[in-house]
Amino acid sequence: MVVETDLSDAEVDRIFRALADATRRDIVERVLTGEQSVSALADRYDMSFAAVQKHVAVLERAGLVTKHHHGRERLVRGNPDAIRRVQHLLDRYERLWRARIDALDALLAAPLATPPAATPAPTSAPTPVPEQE
Amino acid sequence: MVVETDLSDAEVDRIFRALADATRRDIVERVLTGEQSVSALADRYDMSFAAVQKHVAVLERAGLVTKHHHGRERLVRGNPDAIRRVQHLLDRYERLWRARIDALDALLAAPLATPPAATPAPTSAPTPVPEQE
DNA sequence: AGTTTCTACAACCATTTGGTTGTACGTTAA
DNA sequence: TTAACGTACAACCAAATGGTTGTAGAAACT
Repeated sequence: MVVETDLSDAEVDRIFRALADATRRDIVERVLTGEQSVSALADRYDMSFAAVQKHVAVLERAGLVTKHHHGRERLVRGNPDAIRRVQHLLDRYERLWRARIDALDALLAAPLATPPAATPAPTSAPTPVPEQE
Repeated sequence: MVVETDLSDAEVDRIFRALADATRRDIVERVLTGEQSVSALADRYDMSFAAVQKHVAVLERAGLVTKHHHGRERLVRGNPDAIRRVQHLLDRYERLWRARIDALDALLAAPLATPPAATPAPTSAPTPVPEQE
């Protein structure tokens, strides 16, 4: 079962938007290495607790992190699935580009002999990890 | 020949920000398949020419596309290098996550010597499916 | 010539973003 | 019980976004 859930445009928007901030990317790195409380995260950055709280909320809405209760703390944990989804998206872009290059190569190779790859083989994509669910 | 140029935070910001819009992602797809003029792109979307022009400018500032002259037209072409750079970034995130899973696995593999409660590992995460590599 | 096409850019507007401070509430510790 | 800690949330503000219209220049087509 491919996780390649066809993400809606809005979901992809939220994911990329969430990653478009250095503080948030740093938070993602930290909570992928190990979960941390919001206040522990806030201590790391030169901004108010509320600001960090908002950043975590943006990441949570994008599905990049999850929060769960632990006493009076909220532990933040990274969600690797979302990251893989973005990778799949980018893989798709790269395949599109390769197809274009292949087409150009075919044009250049065509005039004399038969094109080396008349079949529209999509450049044998890296096979996006058929992880089951 | 690894391009792996270290991107500054601001550059990564611009790249993710540029991808955080469905219209811009669509433009990237189109110009990766084949270069197109700005007006040809603008015809595709239900917005003004100037709006599409701005989107292209955002992509250009992020390095995701390049523009070059062709008569009175400006042809927009996708830049696969930038896409690979983002993939490298995401690869790094995924490696970080894997390192964390490996550490948890190591803890679980040595259950007799050290009691699991002795470690400060909080709430022993449900181990999100350690698909082997 | 004159006109159309493609592009650039400024000015403007509504909404969102990223930050702040302040208040309130549940949980832990004295 | 009281105090301290960790969090949530509202209100506010400056700046950036994403759209618009309008004006203007350069290239191509009568």
